[in-house]
Amino acid sequence: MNASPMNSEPSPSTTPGSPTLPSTLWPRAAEPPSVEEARALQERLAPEVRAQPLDVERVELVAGLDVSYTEGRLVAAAVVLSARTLEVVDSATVASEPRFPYVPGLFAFRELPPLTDAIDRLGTPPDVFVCDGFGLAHPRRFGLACHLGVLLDRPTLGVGKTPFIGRAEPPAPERGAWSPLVDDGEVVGRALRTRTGVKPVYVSIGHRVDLDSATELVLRMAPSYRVPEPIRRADRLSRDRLGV
DNA sequence: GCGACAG
DNA sequence: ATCTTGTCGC
Repeated sequence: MNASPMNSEPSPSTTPGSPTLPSTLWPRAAEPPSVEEARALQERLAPEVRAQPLDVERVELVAGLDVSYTEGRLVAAAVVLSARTLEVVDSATVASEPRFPYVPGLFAFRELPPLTDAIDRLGTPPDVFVCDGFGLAHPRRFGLACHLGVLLDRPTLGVGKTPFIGRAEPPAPERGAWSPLVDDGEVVGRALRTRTGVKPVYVSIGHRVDLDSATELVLRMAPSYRVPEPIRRADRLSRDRLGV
């Protein structure tokens, strides 16, 4: 499939006199933005996020995304699984080098370029993308999952393994239990127990899904391990291709 | 001002 | 993310 963006905003050239901002088409842009530009871009794109129900029953293909690193190199992986059987039906990897530092809150600017490259190499377009990280649960409500979703105009959601922002009460110990993740008085995600007695994962929407749909899908994709199968497969594949 | 801070 | 061994438990 093609990860080309669909943004129909006016180009920066239509606002002469304003400070130069990175194109909304990033990461298609040749150069990575500055930290200041990156934050400004997030604030500009955050209003594009749409929360809407996703008919999980009709989801057939789910993609998991992840990136592994070692000494100046990285490998991004996109793996497509059957939602019904959790079997891998397609996958793609891309080897590259980090071109943006790890900065909390700007994760997307580090991982989106290699991830969209990997997605471009997929031959099977999935119904939804599961990101390793957060979406709405972000200081500017525009984490990696939101950025990818708006870029592709496709359903996305984020699953984090450790809390980033917000506060959540510990969910009941049973698998399926959850508690709201609240930041600044706003529900931005959920702490979700995917395995009884095991620490929860943190789910937030990316784009074109709502929190109920995202929760249901994550539970369905994590029948036996804490981390959803699509992410586990992407993690394993990227690590293998890295040679670690 | 200080600490915390997705991967 | 990555650096790192064994160990307790299902």
